[in-house]
Amino acid sequence: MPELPEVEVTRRGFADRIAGARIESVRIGKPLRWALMVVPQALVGRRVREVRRRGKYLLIDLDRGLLLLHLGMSGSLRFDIHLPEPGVHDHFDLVTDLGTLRLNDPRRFGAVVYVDDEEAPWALKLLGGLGMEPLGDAFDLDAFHAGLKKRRTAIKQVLLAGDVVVGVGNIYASEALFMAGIRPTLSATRISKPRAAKLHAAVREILARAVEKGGSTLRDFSNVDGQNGYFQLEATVYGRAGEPCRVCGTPIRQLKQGQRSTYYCPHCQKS
DNA sequence: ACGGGAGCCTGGAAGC
DNA sequence: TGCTTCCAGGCTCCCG
Repeated sequence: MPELPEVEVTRRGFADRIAGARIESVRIGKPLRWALMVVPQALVGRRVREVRRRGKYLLIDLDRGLLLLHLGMSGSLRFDIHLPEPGVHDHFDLVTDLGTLRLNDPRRFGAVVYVDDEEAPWALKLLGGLGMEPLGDAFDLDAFHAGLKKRRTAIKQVLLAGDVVVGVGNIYASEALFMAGIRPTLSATRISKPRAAKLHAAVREILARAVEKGGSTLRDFSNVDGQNGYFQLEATVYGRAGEPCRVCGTPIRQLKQGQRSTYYCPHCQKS
C-alpha cells in the first residue's frame, strides 16, 4: 500500500479541508495494530488544528493532544461530508462538522493512536527512532553517508529500516537503487561518498516525482476522494522479474531480502 | 547494538 | 469448480 508519496498525497488531500473542524463523534470498527489509546468519547468537542506527516505517519494535531495514524500495508483514508455506511474494512471514522475522515484497512496493519503530545511514551516509541525526512532541506548528504557507514546490512534493507532515512518503501527502494546504479545486496557501510550522493539524489527524485504524480505507482492506492490510482509512474525494475532492463535489456532479477522481494538489473547495478 | 526471522491480517492470483 | 499455496506497498518483537 502506501509508501511516503502515497501518505503525503493522502495528507494533502484532506489537510486543508479538515483544519478547524470540530470532532462530533468517533466510530471504531475492528481492532487495528494497537488499541486506540483514548476513550473515543474524550475526543468529542476537540478541534483539528493541522495535519502533518512524519515518515509514513500522519499526525493530526488537535487543540489538545494528537492522533497518530498509520496506513500499514493496505490502509487508505477518505474524507467527505457524506460517506456511505461503513463496510467491513472501515475501522475508524472521525466524524467532524466539516466531514468524516474514514480509515479503510483490510489487513489491519495500520494504526490509530492518541497521545497527549509528541513526548508521550507512545509517540516516542513510534516516532522516536525515525531517520531523516527525504524531502526538504533536512536530508543532508553528509549525515546520510555517515548513517550508511554505520550499517553492515545490505543497502536495500537499510533503506527500508527507516532509521537513516524514512519513507522509502519496498517499491521505491528497488527503484532508487536502480537509479543510483547500486546493487541492493551491497553492504551499506561499503558505499563510497560519491555513490551515496547518487543514492541521496535518487531517493529524493523518485519520491518527489511520485508525490507530484499523485502517488499512483501502487495498483490499489486510492486518494481521499476515493479515486483510484492509475499507473502514472512506470516501475523501472519493481515487479519486472525476467523482463528486459529499460536501459540495457538484461533480464531483471528478483531476490528476497528479509522476506521482501527486491528487483534489480545485474548489469546496471554494481556491487 | 545489530542483524535475522517470525508474526500480525486479509484478499487476490496462481497452481493443482 | 474447489482447495491449497503464495504473494502483497509495513512494522514490531523476540532471539542470538
